[in-house]
Amino acid sequence: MTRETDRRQAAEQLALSLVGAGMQRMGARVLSAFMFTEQESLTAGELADELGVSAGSVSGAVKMVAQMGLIERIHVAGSRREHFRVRDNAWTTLYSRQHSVVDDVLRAVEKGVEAVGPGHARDRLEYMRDFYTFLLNEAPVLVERFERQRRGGSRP
Amino acid sequence: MTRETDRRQAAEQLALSLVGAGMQRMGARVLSAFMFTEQESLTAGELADELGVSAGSVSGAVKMVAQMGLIERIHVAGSRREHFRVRDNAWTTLYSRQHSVVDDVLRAVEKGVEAVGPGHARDRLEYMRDFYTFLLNEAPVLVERFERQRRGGSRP
DNA sequence: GCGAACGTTCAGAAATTTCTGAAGACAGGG
DNA sequence: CCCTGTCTTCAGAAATTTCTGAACGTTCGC
Repeated sequence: MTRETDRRQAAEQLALSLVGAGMQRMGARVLSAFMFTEQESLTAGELADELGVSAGSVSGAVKMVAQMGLIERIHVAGSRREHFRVRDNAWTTLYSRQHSVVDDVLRAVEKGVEAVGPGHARDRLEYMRDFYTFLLNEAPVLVERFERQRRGGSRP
Repeated sequence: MTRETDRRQAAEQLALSLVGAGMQRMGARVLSAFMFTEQESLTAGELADELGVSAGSVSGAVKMVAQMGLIERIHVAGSRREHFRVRDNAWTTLYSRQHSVVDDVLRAVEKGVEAVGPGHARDRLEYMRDFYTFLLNEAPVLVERFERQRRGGSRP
């Protein structure tokens, strides 16, 4: 079944690129598996099979990805197992999360501006501060624009 | 000299937050040192002293940060040493770099869309693709808007 | 050209992250 | 209640990343 091989390969490729973007390895593989399954949801056991890793690894990775708000636990009648699926807004959520690290950087820079007297260092830090402030303000606007655009069709 | 201690501490804090944003440890420390020095530029030796690390570490970190386009080599008359300084556009450059990893993700997702037939997986992947495409288009616009705004004063 | 000052490279040590497997907790059916 | 299937936790193994120190280049003044 070469179709199936292709699918898995594409999933692994996506996982790799997410790792490149700063995600943990196993978290990325789990998230990617959720993206590529034809099922509505997956259990921890199914993930372990699909990825060929231990139950422990899956447990840790699922926990982390869930905490990031990228997947959610759902209840499936007649099944004792825990089912999970990607959330609709996973990608905008992920993007927003990256902006909480931007926020950390910004706070550090602001402390820096206070810690130095006038001079070269101050000038550099103020420039940096201005850019990061700008980013932090504009990012939510961007996400909202995407959502509105997608909701309302191509052009209202 | 408590002022000096404050400065170093603020520098280390900034480095830490940059690490949180995905930078290598030593690269972040080097970049932060450049931000916080009152001098116009620094040599590799000065960096090693300031950070208390080996010359080898500095060499590697400087090389990487320079390749990222965040610092530049400058020639100082009457000095045999290599001087470096942060580039003005370091932060917009760093932001743009992050969008080259977004580009990687997008390419992987597009391959994914091709690899699966119609169904749940396809739907999820298409949504993801649309968002990343949107991001990739809008990011440069954002940067340009920042630069124009900063250049031209608050409102021309 | 020689010597001194700097910078670079790289093999291996150290630290950190990641994964596993086994033991245990928990829920629900019988 | 106990048993079974499922998930979680965690100590330690494995893999990976990061740093160092010593050997080697390079450049410039003399």
